Amino acid sequence: MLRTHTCGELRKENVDQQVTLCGWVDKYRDHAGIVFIDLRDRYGKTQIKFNLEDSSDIQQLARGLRHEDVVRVTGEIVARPDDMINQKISTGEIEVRVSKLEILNKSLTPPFLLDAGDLPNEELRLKHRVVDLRRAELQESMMLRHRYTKLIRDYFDKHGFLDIETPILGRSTPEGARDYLVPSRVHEGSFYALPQSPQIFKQLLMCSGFDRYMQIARCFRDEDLRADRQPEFTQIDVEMTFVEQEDILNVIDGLIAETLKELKGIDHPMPLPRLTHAEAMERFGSDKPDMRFEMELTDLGEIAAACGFGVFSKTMESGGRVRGLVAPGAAEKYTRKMIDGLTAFVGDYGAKGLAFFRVKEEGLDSPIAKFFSEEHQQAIIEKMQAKPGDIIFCVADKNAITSAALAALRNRLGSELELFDPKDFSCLWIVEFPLLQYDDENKRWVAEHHPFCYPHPDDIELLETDPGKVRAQSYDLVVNGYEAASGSIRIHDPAIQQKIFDLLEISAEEAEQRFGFLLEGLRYGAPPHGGVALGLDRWVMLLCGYDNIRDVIAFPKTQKASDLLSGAPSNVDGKQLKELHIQLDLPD
RNA sequence: GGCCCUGUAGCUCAAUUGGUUAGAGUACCGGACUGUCGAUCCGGUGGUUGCGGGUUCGAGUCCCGUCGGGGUCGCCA
Repeated sequence: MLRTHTCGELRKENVDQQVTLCGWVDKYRDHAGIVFIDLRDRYGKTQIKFNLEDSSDIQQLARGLRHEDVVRVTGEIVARPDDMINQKISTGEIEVRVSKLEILNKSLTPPFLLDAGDLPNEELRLKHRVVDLRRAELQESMMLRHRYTKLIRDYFDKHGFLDIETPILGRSTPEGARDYLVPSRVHEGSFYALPQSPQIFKQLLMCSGFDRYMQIARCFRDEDLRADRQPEFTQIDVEMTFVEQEDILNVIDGLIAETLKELKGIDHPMPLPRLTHAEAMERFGSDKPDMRFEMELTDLGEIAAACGFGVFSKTMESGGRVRGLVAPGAAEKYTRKMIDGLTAFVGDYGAKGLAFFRVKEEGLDSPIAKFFSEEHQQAIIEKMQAKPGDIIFCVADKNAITSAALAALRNRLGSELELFDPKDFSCLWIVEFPLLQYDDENKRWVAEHHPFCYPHPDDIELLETDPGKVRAQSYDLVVNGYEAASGSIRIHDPAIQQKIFDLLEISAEEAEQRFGFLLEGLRYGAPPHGGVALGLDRWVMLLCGYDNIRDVIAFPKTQKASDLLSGAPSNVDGKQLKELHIQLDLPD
């Protein structure tokens, strides 16, 4: 080793020891006669000092050190004078009096300083990710990510799960997300697809009798990015045999309890609460409600149908809904201009307008209050349980739009009105998702989750009569408004699987062609099984308290899916394309 | 594909209604300084205002296009 200690471990007890440290120059403070350097590595910072009287040559060399130079120093640990102790760092009681200095690598002037107040813009940080990753925040993200994956592996190992790898080069299954394709050189004109998830393979592993499987699996989806979505991301993939939904939820509850306890010191109430999909949609307008605050949606249909406000009554006549929520204490805070901003905001979710009422002692104050009689105003206040000083917001539209708009509004108001502590964790399961959803555009049923979900046993008959009402044995884990895990009990009966394919209008031949290897697996003694997958990146993001997953991924991609560090994706040599029999056909 | 925000010195930002030579802090370079820890003090270098057009006597500022970054809707079985 080039060093005897790290920059984070020396204490008062080490005084008088001779040590050798290696690290990066974090700060330098040159007083001519004495030079202080904060030496940094992953473990911390240690102040080293160069006295003129100790050695003028070494001191001279030290005066030339700059940010991010890599050095190796040898010297004696000395206690700092009492009034010179630095409380901010763990090694603040000591310093190293350097007798030997070796510059291992002189750095160019770095593109930005690591802790200079405001962060540089993200483009620059991504381009110089090597430097950016030295920042304490990102070092901590990576360390927490490591501790989390370690905890996960230990937890599942303890519970009898086997970590088994599945292929990265797989077969394209053109349902679902867009695939990333990899051309085959050997099979001219054929392509592999990178896995969107190991879904089918883990089911096959259950058919093979491995009983309990887990994998920390990289997944790829060629879809547009978001703050919490990267084109390649990591799932904690889990599958179990001879289980019911309850068993899977219990195993994951245990993991969540251990995670929050170990990594955040939080004792989350267990078992995690559960809400049906239908109830979540009705009370929160969302299948991933943030439960750190209340502010539930209220149905105002009855009053809306009877009132004199045309927008409301006509919406009711045409089969729509009028729903609202109460923003507590918002009447003072929100000016008319800000409310106009909220109106535009819900417009993004399809809402044609946003009705609002300021609640006063004597009734409702609003541009549209005149359309509501005294009794109707009181009825609204009572139904919404609003208090003077609140604002009532309402959306009148098709059910789905009232949900989407009010759910988004709820999240925004919750955050703006500071209705929750951002450090809180609130986890719950959403269960009984609909199995199918009708695609108006293509006039057909599509799987809500994926085509392998087992229908709810009580709803099997509805498959024939009313497919839209069929509930799935599926479940999502929601954490602070993020979908943090998702899973289901799978179909292990080829006949039911075929019935689902029929509903999805996937013909037997087509099913055989696309998913034949799964169906084949199901034919040779498939056990009942089910599983779940947790979004690792999102979990780490939440555990770190960040709102974007790029900060917990060492080398993330931009919104246009490029890697600013390496320059991927890039053009390739014509020879490579020729070997793969690929010709480019670019627009213009 | 749509909508919104954004791009000025290495970095973070400023620049009045469109008005003279585009400023400040920090970094960097030079100088002073033996107890700093965001060291301090003095001086200096540093700019094709992302790029390309246009309007104007005059554009960082207004208009059009384009590229990059971010947020979001659609999309993500």
